[in-house]
Amino acid sequence: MSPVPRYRQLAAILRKAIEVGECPPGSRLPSEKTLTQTYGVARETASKAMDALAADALAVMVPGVGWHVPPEVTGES
Amino acid sequence: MSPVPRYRQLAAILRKAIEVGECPPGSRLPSEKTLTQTYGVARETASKAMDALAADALAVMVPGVGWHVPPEVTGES
DNA sequence: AGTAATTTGTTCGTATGTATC
DNA sequence: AGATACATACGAACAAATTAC
Repeated sequence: MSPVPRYRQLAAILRKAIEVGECPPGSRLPSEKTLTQTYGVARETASKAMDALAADALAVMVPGVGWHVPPEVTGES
Repeated sequence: MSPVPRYRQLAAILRKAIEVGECPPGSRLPSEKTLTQTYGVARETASKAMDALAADALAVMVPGVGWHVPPEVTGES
C-alpha cells in the first residue's frame, strides 16, 4: 500500500525525464496509449499523470497532436 | 458479462478471414470506420482489434493508408 | 498547385463493472 | 463510503499522412 497514488508516481517519473533533459522543450511527450503500454497503467492513470504535469506547467496539450514540453520560457529581454 | 471482450471477438473474426484466405497477403484490410459500421462497434474497439492482430504479426499499418496483411514471409532461402 | 476525401493518431468526456485500500 | 485503479466501450473532435482529382 503505497501512500502515493500511481498517477503521481508516473507524473514523478515523467517530471524527472523532462528535468533531466530526455524530453527537451518543445518536444513531444509519449502518447497516453504509449504510457499505458510502457508503464502498464490504465488510460485514466496516464491522463491524470499528465494533468498533474500540466498543473506544474511542465506539459501542455495540443488537440489532435498530443502532449508537449512547453517551449523554453526565457525571462531575458 | 461476456467473458470475451468485443475487441477480441472482432479480432478473432478478422484473424479467421485472413487465415482462410479472404484477405491474401499484401491486401488491404477494412478500414476502422468500415469495421465500426459493419460490426456495430466503436472505433476504439476496432482499433484495439487491429492492434491485437498486429501483435500477432497478422496486420501492419501504413500511415494515411490503412491496415494491410503483411506480404508473404517465405522462409525459403 | 491546391483542394478534398480517406484513414489513422491522439486526446477528451462519459459510462459501467470490478477490485482494492 | 470514498478514493484509487484497471478493463471495457461508446461518442466526439482535431491533426497528420496519404491518395485522388
